[in-house]
Amino acid sequence: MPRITLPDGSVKEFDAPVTALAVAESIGSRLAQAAVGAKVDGELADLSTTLTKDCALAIVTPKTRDGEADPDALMLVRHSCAHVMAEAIERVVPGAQLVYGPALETGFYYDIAFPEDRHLKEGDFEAIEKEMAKIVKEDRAFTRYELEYGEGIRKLDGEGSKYKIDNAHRAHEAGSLSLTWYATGEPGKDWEDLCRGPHVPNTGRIGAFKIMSLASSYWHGDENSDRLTRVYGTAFFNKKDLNEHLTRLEEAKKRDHRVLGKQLQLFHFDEAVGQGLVLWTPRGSIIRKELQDWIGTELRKMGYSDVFCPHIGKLELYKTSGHFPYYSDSQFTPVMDREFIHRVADEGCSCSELSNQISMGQVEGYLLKPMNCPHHIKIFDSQPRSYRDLPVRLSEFGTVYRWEQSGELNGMTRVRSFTVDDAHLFCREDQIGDEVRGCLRLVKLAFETLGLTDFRVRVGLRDPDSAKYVGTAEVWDKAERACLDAAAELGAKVSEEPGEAAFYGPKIDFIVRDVIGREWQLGTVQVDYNLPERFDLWYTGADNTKHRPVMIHRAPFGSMERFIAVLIEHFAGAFPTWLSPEQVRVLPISEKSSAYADEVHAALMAAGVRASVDHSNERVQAKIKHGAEWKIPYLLVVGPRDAEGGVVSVRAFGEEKDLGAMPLGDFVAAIADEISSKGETNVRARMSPAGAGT
RNA sequence: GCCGCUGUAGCUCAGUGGUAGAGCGCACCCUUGGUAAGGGUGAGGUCGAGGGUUCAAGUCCCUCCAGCGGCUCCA
Repeated sequence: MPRITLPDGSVKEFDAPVTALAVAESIGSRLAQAAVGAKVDGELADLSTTLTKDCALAIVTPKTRDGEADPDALMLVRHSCAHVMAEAIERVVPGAQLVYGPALETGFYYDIAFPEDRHLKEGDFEAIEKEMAKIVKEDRAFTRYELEYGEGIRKLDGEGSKYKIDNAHRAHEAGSLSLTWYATGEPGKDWEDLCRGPHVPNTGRIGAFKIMSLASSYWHGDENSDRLTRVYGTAFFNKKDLNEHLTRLEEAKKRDHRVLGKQLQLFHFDEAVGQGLVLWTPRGSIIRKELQDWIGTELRKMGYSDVFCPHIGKLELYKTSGHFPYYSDSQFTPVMDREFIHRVADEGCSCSELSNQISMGQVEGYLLKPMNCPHHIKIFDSQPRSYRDLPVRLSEFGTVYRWEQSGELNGMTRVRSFTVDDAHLFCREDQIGDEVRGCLRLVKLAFETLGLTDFRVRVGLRDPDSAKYVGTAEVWDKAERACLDAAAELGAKVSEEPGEAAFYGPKIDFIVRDVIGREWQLGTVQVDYNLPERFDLWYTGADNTKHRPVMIHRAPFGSMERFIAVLIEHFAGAFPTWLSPEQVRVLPISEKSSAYADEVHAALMAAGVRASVDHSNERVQAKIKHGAEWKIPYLLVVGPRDAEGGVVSVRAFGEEKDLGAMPLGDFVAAIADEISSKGETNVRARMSPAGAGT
């Protein structure tokens, strides 16, 4: 006699076990018609689930009460569509073996092992989608049935798919006593798949779908295991939602920093230079330089000292730091010492022996620096330090080199040479809290100034059960506390991640999501007990004995390359005036106003504003369109009327209409303020009646 | 690194074995135009590189390079 509690708190009682669908029907026929699944005690389930005991039940429909798409319903339709796609693929490519096909936040995928002589191609999508459409049209019911584990395994053994058998084993290991199948239609007659479910009731509920892309994956994510083909798709309850989704993807693509970087001429990659090596073009360099100058100023206010270091250092240095040869796979090959090369040549050492020696660290020479810390450590260590000198804060926009795998390179977010807004703080243990807090203060200031709010903070703590960590438990406790407290002050989403600390200390990472939904780690703050030990760093304490300092590595933005990539997407290429490569463009209405345009231009340049004149032989309409394409913050239309009155007609980016005319001197003053205040004040405010003349 | 896809003018792309195309951009000419594309003319390509098949290759095959989507990795 199940008592069913509904989301509104009401309770329905039934005399006998009842399906979720029947409960929906008892509430209303329209609900039952719309229903695609159920949530039983918070667990997503089939609509056909029989409820035998008291439970909380929510009927899942495509839209929630507020008319928003229901994420649970989307999971159901996508998982179901994965089955439909799998069936279609098996029809199109006989011999394809299904491996694993889950729903995702934005769609679904199915990992499939294809016969060696028949790989799936994008050209197959059309045929597959056609088959899928047939299956959807047939409106077959997803029918669940269950077999006792041993019986289920016998069935799978008969079918001979090692992947399915593996899935069954895993389910068993996870504690499942039985195995479930879903037939798309009638068991034993129609297509079926070993599957936990749940699904929508019928294929007909899949209103719209699309196969998106192909990718590869490894079985169990193990690169030594079978290579599988991952087919990505997405599904919705109706065509409109699918189209909106596709439009969103298009919009996101327009914000993609790789697209905008090319279009706005911010950076360039050149085959002749090398993969993953960024060339900063003049426009992009302006953005980077503005950011660096600004951060640099803030750092000096916070008591940092600028240092400069070479891009290479002796291998021995990195052996001391532990970076070499341990991380040699992700470093550029060492720059060999001439003597060493000669000796190797004389000894007739083969390439493989040489590479062996490199990986063993038995080489002499120089390394392109994979990190800045060893150089900074040597600066710290260049003179004796007293406890009174601490903290010592050494900062540098230091360029580092890492041999990322070629498949990993990605625009400016993953490159082989990048510049870290790096600093290393050398402090006493009792100073860690203040120093970590200081690091985060800068991050907060920067993110707030730039309007970056969509980021999260991850605090990596030690795994209490592991002994791999350097330093005592009390010291760790204090450092972890300091990191957590400081992170909490940021006001962003903070997650504690035990076991994610580096072996040498706890860390704070800042993670930003890009327009395509990928997450990128930007900055990091890491407490380090290890390197001071390795380099035998010390300072003289108040007690006149040697003490070990603690190091803090911190790079609030991580790499300038990745940070600016995120900024490009964040601003969709329309940078705030202070960062914009071209802040103002003067648009003379005709050649007759050329001279006045030059005058305006000169006044702007004299005030340090980055400005240009569009002297092209176009009508002003076209000049405005081009100005908008370059996402220039202000366009000044100047014609005879303006020249006469000594004014400029102002157009701001993103505004459909112009803001009206203002005296040239006022505009220059207003934009200079906007730039120096980083947008706290702006030209528009000065043009409003309240702001006029002040 | 691995799998798949892609590579044609500065940019975006069309071109499935038979004399290389479009739009934008660029140059020049006309136009001197007041708020999101005025008109005309022209220049610009070893079709990513190398090899092969063929009477004939941008097009088919192989190798390499680069980009993209993933997987693995990310001190």
